Amino acid sequence: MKNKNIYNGKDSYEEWASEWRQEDRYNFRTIENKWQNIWDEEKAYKVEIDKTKEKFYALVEFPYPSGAGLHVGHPRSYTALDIISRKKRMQGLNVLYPMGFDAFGLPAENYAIKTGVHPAVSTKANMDNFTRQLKSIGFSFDWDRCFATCDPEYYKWTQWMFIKLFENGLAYKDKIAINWCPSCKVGLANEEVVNGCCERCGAQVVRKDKEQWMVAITKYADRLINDLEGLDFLERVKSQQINWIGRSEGAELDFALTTVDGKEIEGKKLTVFTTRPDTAFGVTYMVMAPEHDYVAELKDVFENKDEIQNYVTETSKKSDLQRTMDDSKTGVELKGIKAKNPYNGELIPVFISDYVLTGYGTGAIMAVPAHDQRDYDFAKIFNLPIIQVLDGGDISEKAYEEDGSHINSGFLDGMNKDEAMKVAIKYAEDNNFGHSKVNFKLRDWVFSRQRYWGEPIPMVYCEKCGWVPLKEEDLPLTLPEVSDFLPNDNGDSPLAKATDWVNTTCPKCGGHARRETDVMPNWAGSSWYFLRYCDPKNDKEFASKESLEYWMNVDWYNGGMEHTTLHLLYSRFWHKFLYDIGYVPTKEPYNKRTSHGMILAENGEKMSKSRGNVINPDDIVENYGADSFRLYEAFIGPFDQVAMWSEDSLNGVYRFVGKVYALMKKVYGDIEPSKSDLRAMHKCILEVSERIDQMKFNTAVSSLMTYVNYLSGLEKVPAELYLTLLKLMSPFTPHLAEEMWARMGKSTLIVKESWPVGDNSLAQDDEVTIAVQICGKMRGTIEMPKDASREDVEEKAMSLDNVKRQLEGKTIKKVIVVPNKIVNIVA
RNA sequence: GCGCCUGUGGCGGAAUCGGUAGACGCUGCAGACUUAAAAUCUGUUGCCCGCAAGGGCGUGCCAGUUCAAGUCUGGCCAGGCGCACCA
Repeated sequence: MKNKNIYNGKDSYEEWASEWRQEDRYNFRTIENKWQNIWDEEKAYKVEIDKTKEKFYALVEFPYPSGAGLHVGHPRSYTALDIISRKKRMQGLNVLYPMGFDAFGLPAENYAIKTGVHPAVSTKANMDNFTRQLKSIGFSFDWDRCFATCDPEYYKWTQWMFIKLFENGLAYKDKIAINWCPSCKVGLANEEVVNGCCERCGAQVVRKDKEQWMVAITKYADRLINDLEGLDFLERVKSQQINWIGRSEGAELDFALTTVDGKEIEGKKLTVFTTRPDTAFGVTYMVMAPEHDYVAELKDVFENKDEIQNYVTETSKKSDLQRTMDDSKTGVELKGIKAKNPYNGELIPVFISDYVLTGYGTGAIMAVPAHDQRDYDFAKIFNLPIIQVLDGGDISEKAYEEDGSHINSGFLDGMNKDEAMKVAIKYAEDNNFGHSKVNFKLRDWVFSRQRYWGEPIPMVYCEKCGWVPLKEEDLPLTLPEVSDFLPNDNGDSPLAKATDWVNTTCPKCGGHARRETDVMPNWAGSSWYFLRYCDPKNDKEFASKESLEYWMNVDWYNGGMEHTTLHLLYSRFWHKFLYDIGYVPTKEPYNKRTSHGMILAENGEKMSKSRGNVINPDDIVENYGADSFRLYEAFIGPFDQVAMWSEDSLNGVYRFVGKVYALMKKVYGDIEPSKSDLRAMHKCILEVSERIDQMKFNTAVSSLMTYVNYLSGLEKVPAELYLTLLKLMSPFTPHLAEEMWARMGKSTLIVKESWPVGDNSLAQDDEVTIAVQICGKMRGTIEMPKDASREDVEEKAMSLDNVKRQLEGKTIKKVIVVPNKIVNIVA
């Protein structure tokens, strides 16, 4: 292929070469631009299903197209998988490396409120800017597959999937106390609340009772934990997800509520969840959350009604944050009732206290103060008895939370934990007051947002039929045009004002109905975008079976740790649901998950607009070039750890790029590489290949530098060595590699060339330096042929002057020789 | 409190299985080129003693295992991240 483009518009290589032979500076601006255009025209990274080739699906988290544009943090992840994708491509794999936009979200809407610019308009402009920036860095995305979650052709399927969730009983409307951000005027999922504050704006979250769409992710809790096994995820990702889902095994037990004289109150049993039913003989009181239903239902029985009511009112005023920050124990006894311990028949007092949470377990606990520190603290304040039921430890100062054999526990006495657990649960089952039970910290997913710029929820409410989903042929339900984006304090979405849109007919009975006016959370669109990349233009289904079967799973997914308990968990759940109803071929979406560290400013602070220390990738590309930028992102430090931006270090790799460029002047096609040349080359091939696969990009780059240092030391560089260098560098610095490849007279694109294969035997040194130690202390080194005999090594070591001196007057006890590494003389 | 991670020169960081600690880069210093500066190139750069040969000390701290420990074991200290009254 003699492509005129490659010769910069000139007809022949010679004509073109005469031009650049005079250049002495690497003109990255024109060169990078040129190759980006050529890749674009040639659609060098376009990919189609090809069953004759092994596929590789590399994925990075698609960005939210913010007005601020790309941040230097984004390219860290994109460059990493771009390097991997480019190498895999050169190794002959069919690589899908797509990019798109997670385009719904609050900032666009807040911007609209401030300026009146419609979110669709500002989002479009931002996406154009992002696209320009991403292209300027030379990522090998298949741009033909690009889409945005706010495209109606895309969110049609998000809505379709929501209806599937509804039809399968996994989406339901419920009135619950939600986390309400008074500043964003929007309800938040648990995952979006950080330290009691809104993840996005930092305002303190308050409780608000609201009718919300909920998605029953908790039904998948067990599978979300169990199926992590066997996935190649970072350990900390796995453990964070497991931790968040918070599985605990135990039992649910019923304690009959009675009047003070022990008469059971009809139909009122206090059910508690406990992980330690075996400690039931140590229960000395019960606690309910102040929000527990019984507090209202039994209020006529209480003798201290007012006191109770006061406490309930006080706690409801407190924010969740205040409630968790303050761990001093408060509470009120419910006078007039008692609970009966089903294990020993004893009557014990019942309290309400805010240290018991309404959202976890049954909202009530049995308190075992001897063996739980929180119960212990409470018991001390309220002067309640503390009965030790596990042997060992001293409970005079604090609770004993270790294990021990059971004491004071009737028929459980003498048993260990496992045994006693079994017996206690069996006893509960036999006597019909309890059973074993698994509980999770994970809550169902709050799926409504009282906002405008999101996917409309495709549901209508009909007086007669209740909540009814739209018919598939009526999708997408597009967002209506509105001019007023302000939500109100009641928590109504701006959509509620579009009355023409809201009022509609019921798809089932044809009667009058009202549309849901809340929209979906921004996590909805990102829950399945990786499926759409497989077949992004399909208007019959979200992706064809064929494409899903070929491309799925994602082989390698890189993204931020901050999404571990949000997007990553949601999308795994969403995928499992689609699998269950037969629409995707695999149980899990991602085979491998890695995570990049953050990039901090030069002084170690976070980059932020308010600090004014944000580095704009545009400036870096402009001043140093895309290749230097990419190479620096790779070289900045261990990929999974935080890294500090440093202009000096960036300048270092910039110098290196110039060095590679300048090296070409020493390249000659007519000389044979020496043995040591080949050794340096094969060493570099092996190291770079391995280090890319392990995401050790910083040391991969240092291998390249070492190799270039070697080549720079040569009088004349054999062409083979330089061409190999270009191939090895092309994943990191594709423009430079492409340019020099062409200047070497090659008429192919280097990105389509094959990856070099390293030969281990050629990479071996035939002479090795062996360290000589005396009693473990370094005393010198000797040069020996590789695999020299033990005797030869020993003899040569002994002949060193310094060794002789050190050994004077000492007797040698032992000599340890590690082949090709070390000899240690013990005297 | 629970879970996870990190700790190495002036700085970012290297170091398969325990086997020459400091690769590679930055900075600093000295020199070359230049009228000069920038750029570029060469040398040098862990600390201490020494003219040198060489010696001593050194991977957060304390112990241990070993011929040999940045690496393994036990116990601390410091910093970071996540969860957090989860029964």
